[in-house]
Amino acid sequence: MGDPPISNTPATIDDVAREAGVSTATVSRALRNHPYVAESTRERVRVAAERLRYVTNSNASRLASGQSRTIGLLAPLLTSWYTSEVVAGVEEVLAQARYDLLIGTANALARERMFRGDASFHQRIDGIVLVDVFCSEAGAKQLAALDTPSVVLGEQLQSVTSVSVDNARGARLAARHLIELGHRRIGMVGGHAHLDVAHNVPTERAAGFSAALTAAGIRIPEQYIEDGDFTIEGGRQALLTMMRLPRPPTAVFLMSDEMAFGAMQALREMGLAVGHDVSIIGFDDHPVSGAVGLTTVRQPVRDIGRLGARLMLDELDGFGSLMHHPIELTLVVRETTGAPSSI
Amino acid sequence: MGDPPISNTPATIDDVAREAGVSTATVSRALRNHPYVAESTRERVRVAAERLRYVTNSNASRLASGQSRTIGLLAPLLTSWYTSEVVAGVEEVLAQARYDLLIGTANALARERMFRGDASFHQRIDGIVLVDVFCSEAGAKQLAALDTPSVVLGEQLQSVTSVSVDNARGARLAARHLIELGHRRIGMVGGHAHLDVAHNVPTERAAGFSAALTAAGIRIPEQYIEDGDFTIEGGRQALLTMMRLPRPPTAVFLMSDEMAFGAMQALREMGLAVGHDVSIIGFDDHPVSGAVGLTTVRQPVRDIGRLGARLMLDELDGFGSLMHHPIELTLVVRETTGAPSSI
DNA sequence: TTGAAAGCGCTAACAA
DNA sequence: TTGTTAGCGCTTTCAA
Repeated sequence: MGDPPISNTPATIDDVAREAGVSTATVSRALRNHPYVAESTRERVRVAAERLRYVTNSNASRLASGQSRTIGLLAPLLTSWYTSEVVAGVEEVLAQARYDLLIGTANALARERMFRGDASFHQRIDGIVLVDVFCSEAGAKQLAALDTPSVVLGEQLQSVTSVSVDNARGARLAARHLIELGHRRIGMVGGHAHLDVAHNVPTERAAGFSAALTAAGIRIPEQYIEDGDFTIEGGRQALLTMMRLPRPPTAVFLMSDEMAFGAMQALREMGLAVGHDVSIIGFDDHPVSGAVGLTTVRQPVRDIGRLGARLMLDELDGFGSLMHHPIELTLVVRETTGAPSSI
Repeated sequence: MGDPPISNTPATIDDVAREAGVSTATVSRALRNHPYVAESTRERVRVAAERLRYVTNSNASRLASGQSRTIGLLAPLLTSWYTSEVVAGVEEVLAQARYDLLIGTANALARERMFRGDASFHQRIDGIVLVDVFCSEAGAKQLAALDTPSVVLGEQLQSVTSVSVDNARGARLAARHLIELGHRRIGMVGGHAHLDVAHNVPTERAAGFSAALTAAGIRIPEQYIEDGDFTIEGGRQALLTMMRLPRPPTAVFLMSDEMAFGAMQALREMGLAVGHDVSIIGFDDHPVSGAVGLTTVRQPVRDIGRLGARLMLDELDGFGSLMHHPIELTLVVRETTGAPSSI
């Protein structure tokens, strides 16, 4: 066998064809596991390719096949823990299927372009994954009309394949936990998720939370509702404001763990004991939440990304099911929630 | 002017050439800002391209030019906060320069392949960025011999462009802070960073830390040194073990903030007051560190990634400088460190 | 300053 | 089951 012939220029499909004594078409078919290739031939090609350390030039392959093998992903604020975790899940699955990911920030302009089917975006991709970009049924219909395979993560839709948690239910879980502990003066911190457009997530969570309180005969006053911008500092500011009220809440629900971290910081700064003086509950189950003892509503974020990617691959293969895929939420009780103190 | 002609197939360079009344070669040159194109022609081409919503097909472009416009990035454990932050910085700069990033995990096999100049990796990329992959001068020389532009992040090297913090100095900063507070029984938690190979980061930090203690006449006993695996849980276990000693340390240095979070959790579980009973100091300045009041050594992680990418672009443009680029570290004192209590 | 034309390395009809 | 051949859309000599 000996050493493979070392050459400074990488081997091409022609080199492999010559080495294996077949045509380039056969090499192409053999290496991509096409049917109608004799097993013996396939093996011979494999060996030749191995020997020459051949790898297909993806640019040539994509150009010839007309497939970009690239999925576009749009998300608001790529730097949040939640988003990067979803993206990691999507990428993990797509990479295994040898698809590339083209990531873009979903500001109003990008949104508009995408829904309009703007060439500069759509020409480069085989499919679109939307992460937490609120589209509503109307947007979903436009998306479907584009006839580019698409999957929406974070919202339940009819006209397009979607994956989401039941935000209202998650918020109810949080509300009931606080109610059962005996809280009556309960605050809530949401946000606009850095989007210049409406967003379903805070809306749905707010609705579910309020509904559960109402069912227990509790009204949530204006002053107990703040916008925390879905950031640590936003959560801090929200609590600083709320706790200065003459009659502050004894428990606060923050719609993300990151805001809850800020809330905990604010309480510490004010000399209040989290879980004793004031209860805090978050949403997500961030990796650090366990370490700081934060009670929260867990969503399997990376799994959401993985599932989204798998659904995209299905659509690409023509197995699109146009279904909604619900994801389970669970309450994780830790140390930041407790019975209301007698302050 | 009217509406641009809507067509179902995307415009190609030929369409633009026809529309502008020039050859495809001229379109290609005009759009890529080549010299030797009359300004008036360039403008005409631009308008035509705009009108037809033309975007270059990157696969065709890369195939024809032979440039993959892709940078390979190798890092151990892509999921840690540190790594993903560095990667985000690299990607940010590279994306602006219209380069793609091909990310791989740097296990022993991948390392080996890369250093050997394995075709399946090198053929696809124009350059290599190594993040926290310990190569040492010997590896750096192999890298340089590959004549693929390369940048190493996280280690100071001679034979290849590198960016790193002074780990020993950072650790000294941490040590001195604890010493100045009056601590004498000081622990240290490092780790192997999930690599099956040696790693310079924990080694350098350990050396710097010990040196500073020695200079102050303090010896660090065996039992005060633990491996925390650079994870939250690892940090927790390390402290659980250390604090069970008959004479536990009064302060502990953890080589990452994530380990420090675990340490804080362990102390809370044991009913000890962080910053009072036991002082904790980390390394990184994770986004959550501010919220939990963690004293730490800050490194501007994303900037490291950004700078690395810029240096790569320089090399690609032939402005490689083969220098080491030091990054500044700063001590951030918050609430988890204080004078030793009298337990 | 511009155009003609030959590929880049691969895939996909179509034939055999 | 395999080979022949015509492109995919662009860049880049070379000539003009």
